[in-house]
Amino acid sequence: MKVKADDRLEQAREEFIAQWGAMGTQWGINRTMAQIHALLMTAVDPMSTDEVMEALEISRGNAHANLKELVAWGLLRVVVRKGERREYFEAEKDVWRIFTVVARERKRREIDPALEVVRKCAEESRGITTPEGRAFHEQMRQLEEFVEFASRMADRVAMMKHGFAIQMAAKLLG
Amino acid sequence: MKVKADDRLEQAREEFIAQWGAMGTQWGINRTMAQIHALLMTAVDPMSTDEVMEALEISRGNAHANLKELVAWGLLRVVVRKGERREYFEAEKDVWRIFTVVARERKRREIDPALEVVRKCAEESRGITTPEGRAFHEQMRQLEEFVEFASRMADRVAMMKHGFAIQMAAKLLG
DNA sequence: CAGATTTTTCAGAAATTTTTGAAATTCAGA
DNA sequence: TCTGAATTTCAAAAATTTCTGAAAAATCTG
Repeated sequence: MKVKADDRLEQAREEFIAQWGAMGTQWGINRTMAQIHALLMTAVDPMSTDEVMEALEISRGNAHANLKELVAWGLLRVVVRKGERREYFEAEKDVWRIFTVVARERKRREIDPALEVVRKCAEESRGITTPEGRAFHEQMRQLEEFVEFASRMADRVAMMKHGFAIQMAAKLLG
Repeated sequence: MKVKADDRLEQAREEFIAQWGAMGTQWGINRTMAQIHALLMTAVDPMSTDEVMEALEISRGNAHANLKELVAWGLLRVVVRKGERREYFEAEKDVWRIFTVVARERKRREIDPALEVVRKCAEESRGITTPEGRAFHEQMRQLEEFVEFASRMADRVAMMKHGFAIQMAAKLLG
C-alpha cells in the first residue's frame, strides 16, 4: 500500500515536472529552468546540484547555470547546512510570491525596454510638421502613455500583498 | 525643409521598427512578426505583401507567414481595394485594443495550458495519504487556485473598455 | 478555358538558443 | 601550503527556431 502511494506520487510529480518544463518554453524561460523550478517546488527538502542533475538527467553546467538563474530571479534560495561546503537549493513555494517575483522580472525584461524605445522615438519625432510626421509622433506618444501606465500597474501588482490582491479581484470579478 | 523633415521621420520610424523587432524576441514573438507590426502600425496606408517584403528586406515566405499570423492574432486586418486582386494589410492602431488582443492571446498560450497541467496533477494526487503525497497535492491545489484566478482576471482585463480600465487604474494607482 | 497574377506551401539553409563535458578556479580543513 | 571537494567557466555539439527561395496551388480576367 505504501509502495503504491509512492508510485502514484512519483508519477504525478514527474508529470508535473515534464509538463511545467514544456510550458516554460511558452513562457519565455528555457525548459531546464522551468523543470528545476518544478522539481524544487515539489521537493520536501532542499536539493544539491548533484541531486538535481541526477533527478533531471542533465549536465552539471546546465544544472549550475539554471540554478543560479533561478536564484537571481528570487525563485530559489541557497541553503547551507552547517559543517557542509555543498550548497543546497530550496524553492519559494508560496504561489503569490512566485507570481510577484515573475511579474517583477517580466516587467523588467518586457516593459522597461519598450518604454525606453517609445520614449526615444516620441522624442525624436517631436516637432516634425509634415502630416506623416505628426501622425507618427502621435502614435509614439500614445504608445508611450500606455506603456508607462502598464509599467506603473506592474509595479503596483508586484508590490501587492496577497490579501489586497484578493480584495481587489473581488471588486473586479464580482 | 520638406526633405529634412522626411529624413528625420524616416530615421525615427526605422529606429522604431528595428527596436520593436528586437524586443519582439523578449516578448516571445519572432523578430519579423514584431517588425511587420511596427511597420504597419506606423504606416499611413495599408501595405501589400510585396511592399512589406521590400521595406523590411525579407523573403516572400517569411512575409506571408507572419502577415497571416498577425491577422490570426487580430492585430492586422486584410483590406481589399476594389478592382484589385492583391491583398493589403492594415494595422490596429489603438493601443488599448492592441493590448487586449495580446492579452487574450497570451492568456490562451500561457495560462490555459498551465491550468490544464495543474488540474491534472492535483486530480492525480488526490487521496494519496503519505505526508509527501499530501504536501504535493496541497501544492498543486494552491497552484490550481491561483492559475484559475489569473485566468479569470485575464478574461476580465481582455474584455475591458479603455475607459473602465483607466477608472480602475485610478483606484489602484491613486 | 488559357494565361497571368497572387497566395500558399515546404524542404533545406541559416541563425539562434540550449546543453554538454571537461578544464579551470575557488574554497575549507588538515 | 597542500588536498580534495565543490563551484564556475566556456568552447564545441546538439537542438530548436526562423528564414529563404522556388515550386505548387489557388484565384482572377478576358
